[in-house]
Amino acid sequence: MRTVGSSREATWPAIRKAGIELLYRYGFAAMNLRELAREAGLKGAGSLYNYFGSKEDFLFRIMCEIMDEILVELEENVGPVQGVVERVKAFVEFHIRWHTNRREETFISHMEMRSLPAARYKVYVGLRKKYEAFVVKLIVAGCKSGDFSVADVHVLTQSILSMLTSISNWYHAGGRVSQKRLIEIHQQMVLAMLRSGETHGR
Amino acid sequence: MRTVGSSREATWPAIRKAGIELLYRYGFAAMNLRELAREAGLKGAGSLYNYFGSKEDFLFRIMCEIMDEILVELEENVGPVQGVVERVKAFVEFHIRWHTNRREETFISHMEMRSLPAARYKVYVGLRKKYEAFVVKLIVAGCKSGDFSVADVHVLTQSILSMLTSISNWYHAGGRVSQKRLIEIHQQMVLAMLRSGETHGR
Amino acid sequence: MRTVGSSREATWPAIRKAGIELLYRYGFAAMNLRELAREAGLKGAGSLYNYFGSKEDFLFRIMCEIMDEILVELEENVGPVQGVVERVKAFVEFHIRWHTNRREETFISHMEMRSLPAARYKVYVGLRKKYEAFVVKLIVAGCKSGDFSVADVHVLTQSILSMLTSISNWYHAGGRVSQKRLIEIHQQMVLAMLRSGETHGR
Amino acid sequence: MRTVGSSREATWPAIRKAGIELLYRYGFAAMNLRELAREAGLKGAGSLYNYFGSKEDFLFRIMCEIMDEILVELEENVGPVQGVVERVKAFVEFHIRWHTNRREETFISHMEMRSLPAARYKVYVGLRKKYEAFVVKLIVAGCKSGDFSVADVHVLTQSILSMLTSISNWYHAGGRVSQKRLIEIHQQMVLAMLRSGETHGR
DNA sequence: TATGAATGAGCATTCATTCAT
DNA sequence: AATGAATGAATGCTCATTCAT
Repeated sequence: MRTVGSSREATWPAIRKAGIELLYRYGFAAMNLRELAREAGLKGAGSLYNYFGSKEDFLFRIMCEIMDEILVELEENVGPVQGVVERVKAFVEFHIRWHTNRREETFISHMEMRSLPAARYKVYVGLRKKYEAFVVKLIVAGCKSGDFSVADVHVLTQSILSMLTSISNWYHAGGRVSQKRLIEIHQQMVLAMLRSGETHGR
Repeated sequence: MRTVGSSREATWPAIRKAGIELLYRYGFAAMNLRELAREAGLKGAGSLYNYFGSKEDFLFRIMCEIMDEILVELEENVGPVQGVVERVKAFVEFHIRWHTNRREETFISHMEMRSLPAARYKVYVGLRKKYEAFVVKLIVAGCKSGDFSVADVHVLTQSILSMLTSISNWYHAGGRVSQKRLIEIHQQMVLAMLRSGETHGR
Repeated sequence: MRTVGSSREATWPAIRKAGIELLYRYGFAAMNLRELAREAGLKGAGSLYNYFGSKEDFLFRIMCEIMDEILVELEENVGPVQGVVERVKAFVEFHIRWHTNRREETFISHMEMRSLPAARYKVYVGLRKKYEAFVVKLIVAGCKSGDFSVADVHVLTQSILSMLTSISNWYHAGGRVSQKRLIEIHQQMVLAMLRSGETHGR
Repeated sequence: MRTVGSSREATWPAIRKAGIELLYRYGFAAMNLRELAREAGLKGAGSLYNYFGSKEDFLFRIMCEIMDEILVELEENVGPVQGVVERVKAFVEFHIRWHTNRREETFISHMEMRSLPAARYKVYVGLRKKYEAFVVKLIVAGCKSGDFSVADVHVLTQSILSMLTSISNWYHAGGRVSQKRLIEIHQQMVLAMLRSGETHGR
């Protein structure tokens, strides 16, 4: 019996929270449902099956929820900003903030794609593509307006996203460099990259 | 019985090859030694234990061998090049070539660090640091010579390495962009990043 | 699925019973948990792990339970008897009865001490010492009262216990000698031994 | 390659010595041939098969050799002694000496009977019976000569042998009681037991 | 909904045994 | 004879999943 009132509504969030931590710590294949149940405050793994149909369903649910969230927040944070350079800067800031603040989700989102069976893999990749499309559009707009000049939009998109996302692998809050400074550096670097297509770039 | 004569010397390379593929495909936790044995041409998983002491030893051996190789090749390919800009370009070319040609090893090298127990993790990180140190030195030299100007050497190092390494996640040989072109684009981008520290960068 | 209602409470006793038989028949190292499960009415060895954490835990639990039982029964059967000679006779009877009626437990208790890891070995030896201490006290009391005369109390204790315990190795119910007669013979012999310290003993 | 010249003749004794130690330490089921080979100075377990056909053959060979030896030594040590009481005392001395000096062999001889398959069990029990028969004859002779008076010859034989053999379980050289004293005590006790059949025994 | 036991499949690892060298 | 690799069958143990309560 859990604390009265908390039972129903609080269980899934607890599972989700514990699940993200375990996925981060061990990976999907190496995590196990007994530990998940325990960390979520449940006594037996059996109870988990009230919330998902299988371990794989659990993973898919977690991963989709993460992507849904980031897409919503992307729109909220960068959508309203005006001016292509300002939008890029806003995007860099948003992306770095989200991925360094939520290292675990970031890691899972990339790492566990391989654990998804084919059909779900496609669904999930579709969600990711939406995110990338946002960046592509940004760069294209900048090129049209003459603000940017790039060798290849898609290559740039991938490279910039990789670079920014990977920050969460090595950046630790409280380190030598502040998050604010980190963002500034990368805003500058990304803008440099987006102007690296001009011939005088060498 | 295997082909006569091939037995002894050929077994470990066969295991290594099969192992890298399985680690890439399933991840360490999800791969299994029966399949490894089968793919290496052995009839039973027991035979594997002539080549390593445990599944974990196997992983460590594979990962170290990969790092050893890349360190040797780095020196061979970039060591002799003169001039800081030329060295950077040589490095970018080498790094992209190695990582896109050996996607599986690249993936494993990053992903399975988490599967290493603490002590071995440290050893392995030591090897990686050697590689990073090469890049740090390169950037520092460029800054001293006045060729480069960067906001923060270590941030740049991480970001450049992440970006270049991540190429192997999305680049496929035979795609729209040739490997040669890919290298050119990134040489240009990296040089732009390495000059993004100057105030006029904005 | 087992007979309804019998499941929970009946499983450990079933495991215990089957376990004692298998330990007796094969020894700890040679027995295996699949057979234990089967003989206990379970379909898979995995179920056993609801009752102990490892094969070794299983052994320790069984051995301790046996010692606990014999200590309780010793007190019940011999504790109330008055008079040192009568107490010795009661002890001989109790010891022979218990060890011949429960050959399997007797065998295990001695044989598998070696299978216990150091820490548990110590705990277990502690339990056995309690039993021996009972006999030592008996002999000492008899010596004080003048009923007995022995060369060395501890040597006698060991030798008598060995002799009486070993009966279970060769005595079979329904053999030439009845249990009753066996007890009489040994009561007489033990008393002879306990008086063998007098000089006229030769 | 072993020391020149020692190869052939020395290998079996080395295996035998190591084997007895391992059988004592782990028991037949728990010992393993790789360790046996190593302790015998061989590099691989395969070599052992030049000396026996299977692990079970190995056990049987060891056990039979032990029994053969003790039978020969029994005859050597007790055979020539004259007088029934002197013969009993000689036997007690011989038995205690052999069994305490060779604890490992003693333990194996009893413990591993269970590891012998039916046919070999019978052969082995036959060897043991020879030893027991020697004691039975001794007691019978003593009863006929009027030196002894026992309730049941076979019960006495078993009990005396158990008692004397078990000494090796608790006696340690260099302990409180010397081997010499131990022998004296038991000579006295055994003689007391062999006279415990008289009615005045109570 | 939650619990605890049971199921069944799978896995790393061990080991006796075989055999080419 | 000895070696080292290979084989194949166990074995202890884990774990996702099911289900009666």
